[in-house]
Amino acid sequence: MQPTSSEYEATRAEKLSRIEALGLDPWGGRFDGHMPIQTILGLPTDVPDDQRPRVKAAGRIVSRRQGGKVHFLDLWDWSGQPTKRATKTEDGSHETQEFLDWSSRIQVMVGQKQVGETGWALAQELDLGDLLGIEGTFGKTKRGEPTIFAEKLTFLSKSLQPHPDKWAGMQDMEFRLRHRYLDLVYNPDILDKALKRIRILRQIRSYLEKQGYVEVETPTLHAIAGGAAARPFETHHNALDIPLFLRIALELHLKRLLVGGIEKVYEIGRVFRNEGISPKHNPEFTMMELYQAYGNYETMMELTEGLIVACVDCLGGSRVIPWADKTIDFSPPWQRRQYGELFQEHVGCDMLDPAAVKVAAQKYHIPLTADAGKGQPRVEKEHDVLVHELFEHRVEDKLVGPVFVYDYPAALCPLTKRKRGNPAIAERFELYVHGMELANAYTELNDPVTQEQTFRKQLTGLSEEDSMAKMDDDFVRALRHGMPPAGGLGVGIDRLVMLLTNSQTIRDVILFPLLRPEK
RNA sequence: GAAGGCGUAGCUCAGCUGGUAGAGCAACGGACUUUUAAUCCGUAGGUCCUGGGUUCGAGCCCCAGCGCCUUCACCA
Repeated sequence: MQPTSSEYEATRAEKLSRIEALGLDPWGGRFDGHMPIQTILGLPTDVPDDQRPRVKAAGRIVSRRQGGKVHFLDLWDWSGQPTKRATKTEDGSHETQEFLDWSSRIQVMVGQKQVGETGWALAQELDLGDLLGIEGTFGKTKRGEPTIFAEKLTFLSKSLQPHPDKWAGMQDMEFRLRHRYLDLVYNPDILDKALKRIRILRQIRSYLEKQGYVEVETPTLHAIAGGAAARPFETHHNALDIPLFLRIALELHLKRLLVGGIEKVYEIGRVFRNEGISPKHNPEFTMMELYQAYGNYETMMELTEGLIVACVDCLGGSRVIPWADKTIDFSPPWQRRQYGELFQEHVGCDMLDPAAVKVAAQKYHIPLTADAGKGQPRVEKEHDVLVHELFEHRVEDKLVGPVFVYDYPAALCPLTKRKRGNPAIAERFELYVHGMELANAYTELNDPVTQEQTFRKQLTGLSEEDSMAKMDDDFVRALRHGMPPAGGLGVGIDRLVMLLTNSQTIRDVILFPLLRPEK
């Protein structure tokens, strides 16, 4: 897909040489002192024409209306500002909300007499998509449109490729993904979400810093890809001649840092999972993992709630935010529900009763056996595997949330401490919002002997890649030197940004999601 | 990995029962000094995703392939 219309390219190339012939640089240069378009739009316009403020702007030409001796251009830049807008609430009344409204357009009037001979000659060569600097005065036209009345044009860069339709824009998803730089200009939503994402990350860092957490960086290349149940990407180090894996989680290194005395530690980083691609999954995504010495999963619940509410607030809107055709109410406190209690409610039996769970699995058509691989006979699934499949099938999509679901079946959580007095239950919670898992937290296992056993235990009914049973001797050795009891938290940043920006696909919040290469 | 949908001009999309390839915007030439998707006159623009097949004749029907989207599976 390399659309090179020779006609379009030829005419634009001709214009480029005509711009050069005017003595101008078609690729521009330093252009100082221009104001954000948003700022210009905020200037007063109710002044006499001879007292209009002088302004200077730079941006992309996204629309054009030409007359004989006067042209109108729309100039685009990214200069959004928080703006207040009235929104209708459900009962019909109005309330004022602050929005981040990135990207601005302003009209520019280019008159033959005002811009001089060269300026007017340049104006004849302008195309949609070109970058242009404008100096002039700011006021309103007779029709009342805020407008820069140009006095000097500075050519800043030529677009040799035609840009999308100024009216219909870009619709084709593949075209948008493969031309994200255009998508950012012509679908303002994407720029808005990208900048909100950065704002959320900044908020997480400042919130955690205030709480005394330290941000660290740990290796991306792992000899053993542990800490989660996922298939890794494989690679190879030439000098050492060893296989390596891209990390699938941050966990095991951060816990080593707990042993090393960094009591409140977190990392925000890219992890890589060699799994399928879907509206909720990209092979590389951003994870925040955090550990706090001498805490437990309840500590993490309190932290999670405060942290995410701070993220909601940093976008400047209400705590009740839209999600598809629904809303999410992030006002604390959030619901806390026990896993077993929800299981009882929606599946209709005790999750600790193996016979009852089997009956329920049959009732909801969940197979009792699993494929053990090519040529192998099918094997009976572990009790806790069945329980969780039932939970996913019957409970997950009923969790509107935000709701903390806590106390998980122990076998599913090999890096988690068991509940005191109840070895079948692990001290873990997941935060659900509209059936989506937003955060995952544990009271971390710091007993090296139990850790080694759970590493070695392969859950029947799960394939090896799907299991967390990957022995990591170096990690166990670290635990043997004494890791403080701790609470740990993981947050999928992409999912969080999706929820806070009303994005139903992860590709709206990742600027360059993985695509199959063209041809 | 499975099923379904889509792929036509630079962009957004029509295209009837199989019978000469269409529109809007964009582009090119011309008119116009206050336009708002400017207007008016004129011109040009196509590997109908690719490759086979059926047919007198295929954008349309059949087969295979490629890419994207949706749902499902794995996963966060």
